[in-house]
Amino acid sequence: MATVSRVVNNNPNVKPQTRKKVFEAIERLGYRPNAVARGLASKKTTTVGVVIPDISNAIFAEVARGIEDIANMYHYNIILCNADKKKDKEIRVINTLLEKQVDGLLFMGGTVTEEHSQAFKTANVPIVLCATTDENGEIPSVDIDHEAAAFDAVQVLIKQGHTSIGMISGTLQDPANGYARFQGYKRALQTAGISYDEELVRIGNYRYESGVDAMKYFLELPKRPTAVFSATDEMAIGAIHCIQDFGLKVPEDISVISVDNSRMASMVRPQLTAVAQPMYDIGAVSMRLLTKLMKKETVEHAKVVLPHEIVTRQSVGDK
Amino acid sequence: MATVSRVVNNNPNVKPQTRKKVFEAIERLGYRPNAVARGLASKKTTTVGVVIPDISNAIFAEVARGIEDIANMYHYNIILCNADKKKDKEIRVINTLLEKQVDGLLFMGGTVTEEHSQAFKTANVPIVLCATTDENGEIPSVDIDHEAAAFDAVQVLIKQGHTSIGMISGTLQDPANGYARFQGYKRALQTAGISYDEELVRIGNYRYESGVDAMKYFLELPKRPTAVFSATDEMAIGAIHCIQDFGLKVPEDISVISVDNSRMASMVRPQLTAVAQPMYDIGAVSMRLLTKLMKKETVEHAKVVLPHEIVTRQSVGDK
DNA sequence: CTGTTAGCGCGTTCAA
DNA sequence: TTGAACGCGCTAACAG
Repeated sequence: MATVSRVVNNNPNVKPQTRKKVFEAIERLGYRPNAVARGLASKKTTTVGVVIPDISNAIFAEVARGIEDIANMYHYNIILCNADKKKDKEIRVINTLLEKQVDGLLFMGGTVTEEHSQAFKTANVPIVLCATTDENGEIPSVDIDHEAAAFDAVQVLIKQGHTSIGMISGTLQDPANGYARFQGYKRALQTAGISYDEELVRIGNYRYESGVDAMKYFLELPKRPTAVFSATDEMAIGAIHCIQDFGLKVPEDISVISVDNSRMASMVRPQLTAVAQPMYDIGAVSMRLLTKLMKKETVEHAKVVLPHEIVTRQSVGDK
Repeated sequence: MATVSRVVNNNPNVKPQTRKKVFEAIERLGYRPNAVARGLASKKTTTVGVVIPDISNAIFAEVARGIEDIANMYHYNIILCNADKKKDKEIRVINTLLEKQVDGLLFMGGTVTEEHSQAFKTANVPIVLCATTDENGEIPSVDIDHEAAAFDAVQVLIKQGHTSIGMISGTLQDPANGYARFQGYKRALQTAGISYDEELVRIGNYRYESGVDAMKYFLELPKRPTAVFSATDEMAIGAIHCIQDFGLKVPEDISVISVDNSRMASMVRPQLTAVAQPMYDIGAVSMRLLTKLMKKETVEHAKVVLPHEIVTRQSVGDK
């Protein structure tokens, strides 16, 4: 009984011969250890829960891959739970995961509200925010500086001589992908001495169609922008197609830049110039951070900000 | 103790007043039921495991959404496990899921090898194949008829007068997306009296880049095809861009059609004409089937074939 | 190095 | 309608 447990758990205190016999019996009986019983007895499940806000978003897929690789490396299982961009579902999923006694939690991409913080507080396992942050900075997190990324993107446009720059933003309620990127846009304009015109900002929902719609609005403006900054790749691609459908050319007539640099950025013509966020790394680093937390190691920086970079392709040109 | 259990599990045999008191205590103490202990005691976890072959594939994301909706409806939790298109990882994930005592298993999209069947056999929980099938048809499954879907796609091309039709196929080792679709292509040619030319078939890996590469090959052929059938949307988009980069036009110079009709099909210019597989439904129906199996209900058709349909957009034209 | 014992936190009898 | 006792399959601590 106990010896079998030792064998299964690779405890060295077993005579090799006995170990062999046990393995044979396991094979013969088709024995499969019961992780549920094990979890109950050991109070550890060696699994971490990952809540993913939107499974159909390519960004998160890449982040998840980073998470997985590191999780495997440290012999954790991960269970992915999709929350479908709905806050109540996020909360539900977090609680389910906690009930399942995961050893740690990775919360990916969503907005961290008061309600989230509340749910996190009642958890007695470590939690890491992944590709997002909380406003008061209490929860460990791994993310890029969205404000700076947006700033840099708009700077690219400004350096090319553009002064009439539209923005397709995500919802301003979203502090990371939404609000912070919008702030970066504003700061870039301000730094360049360009006055902010709210006519040139449209709110989208991160999806292709909303990029199309926003661009359509810009194109119908009496004096339309000569460049557009999109908060995400997908909306940027929508914008590019909208411009082309309108009979104009990118980047000759209108330049487009975005933040993300997902796989999609190369899957459009002209290929999209974008500020890249290191998605795989965000996943990997956050999982690594979580393993440390789970082992109760002390971590110096519980708030990791990863660098971003500009990937130049063909969607940006001179004014 | 036992009464709390009854309250938490909605057992009617509790005096309303007691129930209320228990709920209050739960609230006050911040009690969270331990799903692990519950699972051990009840021998049910009310969770089903879903193995997803490639989390970055848009198709599977949509299928997963169908699975989830139905799972929620029947109060099952789902835990997603990505297998990264690697067979050994699939097997590993299946075993992990089984150790975790899931009540059922959904195996999505991958090829079902002998090794898989073996792992499935040792499971004593029901399994449903989702967006794939096993060759000997022993395991319940929900899928489309890939051969017929491919046949129909090629027919569209033939009806437009094309006789020189290239195919960008997936690996022929993959019985569903690969081999079956290839067979459908061949049968369509044969039915139309067009002789099969293996020069006109390239094997890709379902990804954008491989679509580009395959098309590049076709374009350099002494007599290049006037139409191309791609096994997936993503490769088709690669093909379209390759054609355009070459200075040719779709569909004027070369027509392109594919099978899938993912969200991406509309995210390209010209928009992609494709045979649509009902991804959401595949997920939903397979989950529904699994719930029946888990409740040990008898099911008439354990082998469900869902219909596909042609979605006409702008990527196909006359010869 | 191996076996024995006592829980882990719950659901499920059975009596009360 | 409630509570007491048992056991789910395993790990942990201890004794041998």
